[in-house]
Amino acid sequence: MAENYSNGGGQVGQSLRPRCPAPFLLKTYDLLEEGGVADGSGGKIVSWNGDGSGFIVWSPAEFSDLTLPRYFKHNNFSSFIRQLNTYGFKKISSKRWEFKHEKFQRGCRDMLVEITRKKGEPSVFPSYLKSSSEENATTSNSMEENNNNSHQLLMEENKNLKKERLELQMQIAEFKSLEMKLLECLSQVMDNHQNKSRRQC
Amino acid sequence: MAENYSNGGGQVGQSLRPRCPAPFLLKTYDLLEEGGVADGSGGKIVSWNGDGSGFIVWSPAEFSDLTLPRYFKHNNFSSFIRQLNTYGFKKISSKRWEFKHEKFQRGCRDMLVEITRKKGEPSVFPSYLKSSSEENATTSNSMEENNNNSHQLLMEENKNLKKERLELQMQIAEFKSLEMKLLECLSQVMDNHQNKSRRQC
DNA sequence: GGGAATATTCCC
DNA sequence: GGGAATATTCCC
Repeated sequence: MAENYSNGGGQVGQSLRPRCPAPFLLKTYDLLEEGGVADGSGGKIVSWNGDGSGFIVWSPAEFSDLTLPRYFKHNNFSSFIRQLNTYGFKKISSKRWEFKHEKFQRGCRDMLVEITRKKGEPSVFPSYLKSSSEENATTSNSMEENNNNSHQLLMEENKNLKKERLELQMQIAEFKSLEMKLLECLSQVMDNHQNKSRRQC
Repeated sequence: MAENYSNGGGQVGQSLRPRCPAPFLLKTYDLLEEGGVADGSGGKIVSWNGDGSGFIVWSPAEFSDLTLPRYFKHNNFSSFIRQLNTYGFKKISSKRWEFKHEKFQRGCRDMLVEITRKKGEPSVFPSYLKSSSEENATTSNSMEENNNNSHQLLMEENKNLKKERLELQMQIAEFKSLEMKLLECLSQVMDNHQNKSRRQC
């Protein structure tokens, strides 16, 4: 299963431009590039449209059953559509499943990074309460910066230690279960052995 | 694949008591009831604890690989833990993966409906503006003091983590040597066994 | 442990 | 098509 579509990480919750397109976009792009993939009888399941400005799902049923689960954690056509809508794609034909997004074009995988989710602003709070977050640390003096820096490092180390701890704990759990199995195995072999010896007498 | 854990529907977004427990809770309950399910060699992977007031994941590795994907759309132990935390479960042993929730008890599937997600109130302030420790508004007027304090705490935590790591590593070393001994013992017993059998012929 | 982003589901 | 809940991931 293709699960190498992580977002690269590093800037969760920031409003900076991400280095990587959303996994959903990459997967959708790639499943189109995978291209020729055909159903059992040679017909295309999904493909770019003529000029590569959009794509067409020729067979939603096969697309759901065969294509979706290879890229996503589901096989529901509606969930796929929901994602398309979330990212601002438009259905451009009432006759067939054809979708477009200005920044989603054949040959332009690099442009995907321009596509963003339509975020349903929590809307409870007026936007002026949201700080823009960039450009607010511009004038810290050196000591603060220093503090901040070592603080940063400590947090980093801390985080890594916790990750390591989890891994070690899991290793230990495995050892415990392995030990149990070995002991059982041993006792079985010995039982077996004893039985045979007894039969010999 | 068991996908019959829909929430019954009808009241999305309402704050009324739902008729059905969250799918996550039902699945977790059911995978425990499925009960006896064992790994390849008869050891339990996961089970209720002694009095049914909580449950224990005996083998995180097998639990992730074998159990999780049969109930969820993933095989990550951490995602499972994340959900437990979301629903307010507590890890009640530092020595093993044992979790409890007041309303999650053996034989009380009906009580699951009482368990709700902790909803992260859509707080007005971005999280990075929140200071990490509780009760820091007391009187630490100077921000420096505050900095110092959290720095202190971080260092303390760091130290403890390293100590813990050492202990875990030592435990692992012991397990390794134990494993070796067991394997040797096993092979000896089997050799011995085989010799006798041969002499018999 | 938990905040927050993305993914999936469910419903209007 | 989209709002909103739950699920999964990623990060602190």
